Amino acid sequence: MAKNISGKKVSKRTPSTDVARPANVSQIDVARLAGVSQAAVSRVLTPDASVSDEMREKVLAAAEKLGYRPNVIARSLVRQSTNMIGLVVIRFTNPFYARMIRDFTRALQNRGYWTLLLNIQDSQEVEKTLPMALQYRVDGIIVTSATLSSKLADECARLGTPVVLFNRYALTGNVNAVRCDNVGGGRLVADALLDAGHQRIAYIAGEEGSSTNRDRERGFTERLQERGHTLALRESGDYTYESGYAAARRLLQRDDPPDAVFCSSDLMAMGALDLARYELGIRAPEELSIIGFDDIPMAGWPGYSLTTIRQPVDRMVEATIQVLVDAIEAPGTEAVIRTIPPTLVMRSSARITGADSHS
Amino acid sequence: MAKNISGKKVSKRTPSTDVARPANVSQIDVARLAGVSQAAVSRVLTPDASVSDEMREKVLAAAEKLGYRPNVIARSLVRQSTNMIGLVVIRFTNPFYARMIRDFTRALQNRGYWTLLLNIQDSQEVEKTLPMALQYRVDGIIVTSATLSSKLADECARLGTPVVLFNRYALTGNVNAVRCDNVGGGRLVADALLDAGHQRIAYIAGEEGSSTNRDRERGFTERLQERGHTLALRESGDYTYESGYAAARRLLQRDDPPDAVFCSSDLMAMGALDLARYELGIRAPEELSIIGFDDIPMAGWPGYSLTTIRQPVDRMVEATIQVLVDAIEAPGTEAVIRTIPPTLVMRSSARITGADSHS
DNA sequence: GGTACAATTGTATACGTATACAAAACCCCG
DNA sequence: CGGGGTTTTGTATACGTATACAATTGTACC
Repeated sequence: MAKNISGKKVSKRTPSTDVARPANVSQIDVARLAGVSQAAVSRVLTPDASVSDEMREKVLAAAEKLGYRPNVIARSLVRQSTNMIGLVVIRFTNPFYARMIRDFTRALQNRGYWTLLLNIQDSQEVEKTLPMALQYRVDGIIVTSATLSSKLADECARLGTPVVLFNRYALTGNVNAVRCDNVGGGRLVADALLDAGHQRIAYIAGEEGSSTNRDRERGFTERLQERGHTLALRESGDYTYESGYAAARRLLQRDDPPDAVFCSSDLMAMGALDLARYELGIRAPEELSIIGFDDIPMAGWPGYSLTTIRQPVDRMVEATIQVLVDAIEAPGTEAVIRTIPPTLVMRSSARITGADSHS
Repeated sequence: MAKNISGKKVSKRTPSTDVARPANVSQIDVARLAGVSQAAVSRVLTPDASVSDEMREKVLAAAEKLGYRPNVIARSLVRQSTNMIGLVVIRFTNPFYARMIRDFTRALQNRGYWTLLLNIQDSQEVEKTLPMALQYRVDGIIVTSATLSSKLADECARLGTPVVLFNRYALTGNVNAVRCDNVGGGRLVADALLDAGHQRIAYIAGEEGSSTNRDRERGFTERLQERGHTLALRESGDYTYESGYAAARRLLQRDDPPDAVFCSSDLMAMGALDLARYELGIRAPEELSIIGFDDIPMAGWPGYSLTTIRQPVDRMVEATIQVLVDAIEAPGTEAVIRTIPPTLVMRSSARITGADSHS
């Protein structure tokens, strides 16, 4: 096989006669042109390595001339780190998640990480999809709105790939999590509605079995009971506008309709609001109070002006990334569950008072 | 250095004494346990390779026992293909794009590709961000709502990485593109409004300089002129709800307000609609016709019931992936520009007739 | 049993980069 | 001008997998 001046083997795929397509330029090609070793080229491109100015110039000139671009895949193999983060996402088109994805990719890019986006239809699919991210040797994984089986958590731990659950948490299994205080959010709503004197209070559940829904409902009903009231009516949906619309119809067409409805998501609250006013002619907040959860951008639009519980997405995203990066940099530390408090945003879809007496 | 029974070098990083953390299990470890060569392990895991049943059993058993997971990064290096597609996205939180991202990731996953998501804030950033995707040696790139400089297009071509522009196109540079017929969409709106007898017609532009906006406006005004009319008023926004709201205020507070407004996106149309009804008390469609573009899910909600031009996202996504996959499988073929026709969706934000006489 | 051929397996190498180690070059100072 | 120390450079190897080629085994048939 041909050898170059430094005695290295010459790659077969770029014979020197082939001028037509200088396709995959590698460090070896750059090294040959500059008359130095491949290792030298690598060092020039490594931030903190020691190289003479002369060497740097020679190599950079050659690299420029050949249009060299480092191959991150090869670098990942030897560095044992891809600089990619797996982001497992469900319920994509909900504006709450859309914003979350935007914020995640942005914040990760700012820290030098790239996002491998994995789409799942329902939370069971995590079991099949997440292993794919592991095969790509991502440096960390963020899982939104789903939990891990202990088998999966074990495998991640074994590979040393840290995982942070976003908007879910598991008390077993030692998995990191960042979440909103959904119980507290539910309690805020209960207090606000009771303070304003509502009598027949209803709840529209999000996806049954999701921990977010369970926690919101629990905080809500617990607080109602603590104050001597009870949940009058309950319907359930799946977090979508359409499901809120349908659930509201079942609630409001009864002989004994509620005077307040707490919906487990903003989209469902908007559906409920639209059903009330456009289909039944019920005005909010005069005849009916409706409160949502999330505070998506549209909740602030004049057409809805939705009173809701704000999940501080930016803080949650920031916290998630912080936990993940910490776990990447200091492997083997104890799992962390960080809880971000939500706030009540008062607009005009619910008749509630300004004072928050019960904190 | 230690050798195993088959004479291969034994990896240093997993000394046989280290039972505590069987972290990175490689084919070499599996091979050793099964008493075969590493190549044999590779072949067992390669779909169409030739292996005896006995070998397959031995290897799979060993792999199972050790919890072996293939390293896709290493595979990518030798196969010269990562099975990743770079998706460059802008204006993330617009529901049109949110749905697009969901559909892309889903469709790509179904074909065995994974999505590397790159977030850009404005279209200039493509120049810096796309090269990152190239460094990860993605098998193809989808760029939404931005074009490539010829330098960048050349570099992609040189590396053999096919690119498809989504919702943009370039007549120069031989780059693939899939887009909606925005000119045709603008013409549809002009015809619908003129047929219904509107007299003072206005346009609210999206991001100036974006080709989508330019084409929609061009089709719209061209058709108005062909039929002896002219665009009475023009304002501009940036595709967001807020900008539509603000632009509509400038239009409708004039002494000579329009009787119809065509907005270059649904979000802007919703902003305009909300401003009209909630701030100025102008009813649509009775006093003012408003037409949007995109047909995002919310456009169909009873609160808006927006008459709009539908961009068939699913067909556009499908076409984009088809073009991309074709380009990956048959490199070096001519670039393709595929144009998908939009349709007029008649709801109740505009006073227009049912017949589409001018097709 | 031997030959021709097919199926299977092992050996060696490639993919492109980073880095431990050794060799070389350079520098400073007596 | 030589010796100790510091940079700089080259050599060799590793990361984990796929695959060309050669070697081996198995099969069928005369």
